Amino acid sequence: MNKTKDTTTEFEILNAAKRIFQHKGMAGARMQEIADEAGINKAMLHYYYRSKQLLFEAVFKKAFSMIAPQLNDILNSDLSICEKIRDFSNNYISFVIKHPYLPNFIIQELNRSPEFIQKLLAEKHFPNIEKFRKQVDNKIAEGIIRPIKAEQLFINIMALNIFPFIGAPLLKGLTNVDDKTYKKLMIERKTEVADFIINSIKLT
Amino acid sequence: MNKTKDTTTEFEILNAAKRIFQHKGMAGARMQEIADEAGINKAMLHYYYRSKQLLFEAVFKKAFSMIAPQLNDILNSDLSICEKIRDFSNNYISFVIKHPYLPNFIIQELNRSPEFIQKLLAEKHFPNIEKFRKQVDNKIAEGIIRPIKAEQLFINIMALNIFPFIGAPLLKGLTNVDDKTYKKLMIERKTEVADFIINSIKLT
DNA sequence: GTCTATAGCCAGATAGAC
DNA sequence: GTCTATCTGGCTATAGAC
Repeated sequence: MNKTKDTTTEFEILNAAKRIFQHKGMAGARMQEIADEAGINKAMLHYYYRSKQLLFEAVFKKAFSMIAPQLNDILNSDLSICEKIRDFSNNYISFVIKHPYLPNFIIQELNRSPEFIQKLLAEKHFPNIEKFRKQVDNKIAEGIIRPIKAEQLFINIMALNIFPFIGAPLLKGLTNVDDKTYKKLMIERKTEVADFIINSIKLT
Repeated sequence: MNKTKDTTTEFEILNAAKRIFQHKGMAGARMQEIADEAGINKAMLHYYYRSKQLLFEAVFKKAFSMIAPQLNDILNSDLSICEKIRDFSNNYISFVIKHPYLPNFIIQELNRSPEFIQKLLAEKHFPNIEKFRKQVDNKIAEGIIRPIKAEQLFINIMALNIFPFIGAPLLKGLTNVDDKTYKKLMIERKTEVADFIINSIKLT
């Protein structure tokens, strides 16, 4: 059946492209390599996606749409700050252990085209930091957490969760641990990161 | 004079290559673009550096040698833990504000060639984490800081200092601040990061 | 040491058979 | 929808004049 075959091929291409683009980036990837990875011919890539640029954008948007909802949790849910931090750290790290190249891919390509982030956030109706800021400021006023700018706290949460994956080669080298041990450290971080943050901000 | 002209041109090429490679990476950079940036002819790049690969390696090693000594401070100096954290955060962030593309460049290319880090650390006689680990474990035993694995603390210090620059486009978008405000946040972080870490680990 | 011109290759994209 | 063959342009690298 044609219909089934169509969607399967299109899907295979997108998956193969995801693997190659995430490893090598837009500039380093080769259409031939993606075709080989998908087990089909190079001409098919153009048949389904017209150009390398459009194929890349399809991959990037899919990757971003996998990460974006998790950020939403911390900016826009109704949980308390500490619960948010624990939930987000646990969920995000679990997710990225399964998709280790995703954060680096997104960060990297955003650095190449910084203007792209505006378009992405706009078309996803992405929540801004306002709700989170109010929540933080209230808790400070109530004496629950120590004074800290909401932006700085948010940056710290992102840094502690995301960087260990992006900086893995450097950190493995400097801490002198092998891949298996490093992965264990990442699993520990599902709770360690939240503890570290909450210890820092919580009063009493 | 030939001698003077030589070194000047070689230096100009390296600087131009630094700017282009840091923006576009190895795969994305073009020799023609580097030549234009240096205001000379493309053939000169090959005259001085033989190939794109060798020019790239010269740029990368120079970049790494600018960052490496700072890591040394935190792993191998004789200061107390808290002093190390304050000094490193202040010095590193001051440095990177002046060279904002450097961390992303290094992290990025290490992800493309993870085996490269071993060669770099070996030939620089780079200190490992042992001294830092002992220091942390001692302070925990003395009841000065709360229990935490030295590796996790080290990863956290790196993450909080480095990520805000690598993830700047994403973080600017999510926190909805303009470039000028974001730079102010980075300047605040020279002390904010150390406070955040020390609040988290210090007992009493 | 510096340039112009070009060799030689490789990648993205398309034409056209099946 | 899928393939082979090929066009076209752009890139690294070099040859050779000055």
